[in-house]
Amino acid sequence: MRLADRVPIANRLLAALPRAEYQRLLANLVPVTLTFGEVLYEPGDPIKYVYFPNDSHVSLLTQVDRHHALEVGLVGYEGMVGIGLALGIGMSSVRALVQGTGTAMRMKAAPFRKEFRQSLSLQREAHLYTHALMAQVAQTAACNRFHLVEARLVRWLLMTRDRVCSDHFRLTHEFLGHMLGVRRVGVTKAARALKQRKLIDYSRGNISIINGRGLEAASCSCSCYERVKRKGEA
Amino acid sequence: MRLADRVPIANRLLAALPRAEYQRLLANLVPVTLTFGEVLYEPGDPIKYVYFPNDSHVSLLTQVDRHHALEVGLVGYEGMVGIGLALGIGMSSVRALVQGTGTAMRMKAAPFRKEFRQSLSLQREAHLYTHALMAQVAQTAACNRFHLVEARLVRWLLMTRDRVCSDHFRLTHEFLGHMLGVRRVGVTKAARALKQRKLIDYSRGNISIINGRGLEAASCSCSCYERVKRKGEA
DNA sequence: GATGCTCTGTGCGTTCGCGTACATACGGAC
DNA sequence: GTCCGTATGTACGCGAACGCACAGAGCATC
Repeated sequence: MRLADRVPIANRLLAALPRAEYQRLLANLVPVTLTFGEVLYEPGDPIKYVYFPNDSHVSLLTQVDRHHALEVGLVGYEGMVGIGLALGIGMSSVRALVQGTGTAMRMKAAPFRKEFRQSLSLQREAHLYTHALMAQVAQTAACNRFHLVEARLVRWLLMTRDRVCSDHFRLTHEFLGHMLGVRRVGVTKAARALKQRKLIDYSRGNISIINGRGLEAASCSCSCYERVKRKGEA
Repeated sequence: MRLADRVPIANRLLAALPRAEYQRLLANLVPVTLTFGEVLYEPGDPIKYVYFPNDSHVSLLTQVDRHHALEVGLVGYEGMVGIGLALGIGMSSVRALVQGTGTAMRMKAAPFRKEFRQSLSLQREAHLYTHALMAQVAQTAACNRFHLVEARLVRWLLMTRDRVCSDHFRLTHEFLGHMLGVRRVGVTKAARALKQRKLIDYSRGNISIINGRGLEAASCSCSCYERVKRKGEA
């Protein structure tokens, strides 16, 4: 399958809504550009906006101490950022960091709450996604515990590919290290091994997936990647 | 006098409901005894019942492969098991394993769904708890990544203490190893160090917390324990 | 083409936890 | 008491990842 065939033009969670409700929501949705490195929330911040990514994607990070953070979830066009609001919580418990520059639909917290109360479809979609996200976080936890850096790196690359819908994206080893909770050197070592096996290529922050099938095979043996993906699609 | 009236209902989630709604729920709640080792759901199982633990508590485990599983959450009197139903999902994504023998209030899925639709309070409480659980899972993920076995063991002991409301409980090193995702020997080593520091004592599966304050100090430096605890109480 | 910055490669010694194997100690059943 | 199963203690070699330090390589700017 060619990449072009599965490029989404809009957020799937929104797209799943009935036409009428979607139209009503649209009145409050503002398209915005999320740029790499932007922090949407810090832990403890009030959730002022919810975001429905289109071709952008956002990392959810748990801060451990001053030096260590860890990605626990990745949100793209299949979900929303600010899920707490759908659970009646006005505060974020994680850091939300824009990972891939792109567009998203943004909505203020107050109108979202109002629409959410009225729209059963929106409730349903948001709750389904909450469940999928929870499964993702749980799987990530186990994956981080048991799998080698290389396998986790592969999983991360595959998840990112799914969200940017491209085999090419920009990411330095340093940055990947922060996401995976390992040293930059650890990423370099793992990445170089993958490069030598001709699964990926990279240079100065430009990463290309050469052999996607090969990568999937090199991902966690428990197929952490597969599991989370299926959950998201279910 | 019905059986339900004789069992002390200590579950906080139920206790937080308005009296009228609580009474209505009670008609469908059945007190049951959960015994150590009992599996309430396997991943993929339909959720036939939801459980509101009183003095029992239940581990949520992610299975990685045939040999490895990892606890990602712990549910006691502060929450409920089967949170998926509150999100409109009829299937569990984790294994729910009874960790501490005790009582719980059980309800069939169908009436729960019905009550859930009607009771805004129940919705609210369940969603608040969902959020707290999610924060717990995320914190656990980070904790498992960065902290030494000893610190994680301490956290686990403290969390268990909070749920059984006692400084004594039964747990073998073998079992703790499965929860923490480490070898039994790793637990023995960590436990012995704690014993020598007179923070805990144990023998053949009987664990006692001697110095709770000292333990809290020995827990994860990021105070994973503290954070999750506060979230649950908020 | 020289300078400077960022990104990537490599090489230490160290620590943690793994897998395995075997030794001891406790406690109930007979 | 003796036996036996389970729980706990100890040892050894190994590999992964750590922290640290520095060397090269690509790219932009002047």
